[in-house]
Amino acid sequence: MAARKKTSTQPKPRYHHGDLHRALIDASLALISEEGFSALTLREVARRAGVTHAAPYRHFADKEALLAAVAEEGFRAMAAQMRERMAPAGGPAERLSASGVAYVLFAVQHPSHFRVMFGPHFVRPEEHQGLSAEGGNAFGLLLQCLSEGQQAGLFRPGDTHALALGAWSLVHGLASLLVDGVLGQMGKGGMDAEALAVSQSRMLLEGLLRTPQNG
Amino acid sequence: MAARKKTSTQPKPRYHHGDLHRALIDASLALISEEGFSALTLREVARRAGVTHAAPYRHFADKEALLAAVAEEGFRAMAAQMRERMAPAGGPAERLSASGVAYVLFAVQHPSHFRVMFGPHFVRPEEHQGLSAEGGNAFGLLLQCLSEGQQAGLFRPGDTHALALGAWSLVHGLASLLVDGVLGQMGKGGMDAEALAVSQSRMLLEGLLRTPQNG
DNA sequence: CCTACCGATCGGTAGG
DNA sequence: CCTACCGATCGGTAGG
Repeated sequence: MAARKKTSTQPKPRYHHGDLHRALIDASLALISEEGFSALTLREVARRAGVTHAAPYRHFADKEALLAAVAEEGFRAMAAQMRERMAPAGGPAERLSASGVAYVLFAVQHPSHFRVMFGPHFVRPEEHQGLSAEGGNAFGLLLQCLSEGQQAGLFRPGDTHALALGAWSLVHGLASLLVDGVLGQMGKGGMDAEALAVSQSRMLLEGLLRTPQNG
Repeated sequence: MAARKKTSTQPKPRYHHGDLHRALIDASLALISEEGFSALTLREVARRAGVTHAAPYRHFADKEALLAAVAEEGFRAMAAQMRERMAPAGGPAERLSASGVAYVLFAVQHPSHFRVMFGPHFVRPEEHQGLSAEGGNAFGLLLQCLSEGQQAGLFRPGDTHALALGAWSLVHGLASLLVDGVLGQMGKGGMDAEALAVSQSRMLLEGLLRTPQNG
């Protein structure tokens, strides 16, 4: 009955990878988006990458190190997307709006990255060097833009960091609500997310109160 | 050697509870805040409540049902805190600010509740009736306040839901950044959180652009 | 609400 | 990068 067992071996594709490091990150992202964060285990990541569960330890000390790599990549990509979108914009107000739209769009287009970047996954975030560095870069884009606007007399004077926190809070809140599905199916995939982000950026600039310029 | 084993039994306090339901919710919150979300298992919750791991199933169908109860309670408490803080406030602008401050303070004072309320824990959020209902109540407070302000000619005209989304995004973003520790130790425990929320509410009302009333 | 049990999975390591 | 193994934990259920 079991005579032919060894004979009918199916090769079971094992990747003696070119780049297992990369494959593990990709597998993590796919796993999170398909089965949620709680399904993320090193063993399942290894399975998806086509290696044994001991292999990932050659590349990452533990799960946290893997997540840190994902988060760092996320911050880098987000900052790039912000720069790209800010470049063609005219004045500080347009640049600010562009940065916010880029932030929200990145989140809805890369929800797994976004969750890893801002979830409470790291015991000591400061220990993952690249992480804080890349995060600081993105925040720096915002700061610079606001500072320019203040110097031009376009934005209100005062503590630039306070303005930055406001702008960040707004786009981060919108992004979070969208990514976590709190707004229902609104903006899934980014169809409406851009319109929402544009309209909210305008509100941040002009304020909620009725003024001469506000209708 | 093992002769006295049975004799030295320590009673091991078992609660034949008055209210195990309540105790399980409290144990969940304590567990999340002490060891993080990934430590939340039904077995550990039962352990902390002093019962066997089979007991919780008498009160909750599964982990998701337990989380839904926590989230529902959170929305109810948050709405209550908003109402309380809005009541003594004067006009719509003050009431809006008060609601935002209450939102942020609730989050930093009850981070475990906040995480359960907005985390991606529910496969079908709409199946947990009380959840959407309580969430809707809180959002209703915001909507009503904005609507009153528009009718009084104080807030800019237009889609009230769009204004509400902006206000919500701002406070939700600030709350999330604080709760997830992204801002460092700033506002831990709520010392500075109130000041931040007040200042950001003002920015939302008056806008970022320089105008006659802005400095 | 408890005891006793099931199959399954996990993180991690030894040793090659 | 793999095989083989460790102790530990989990969700869930039967049966009382």
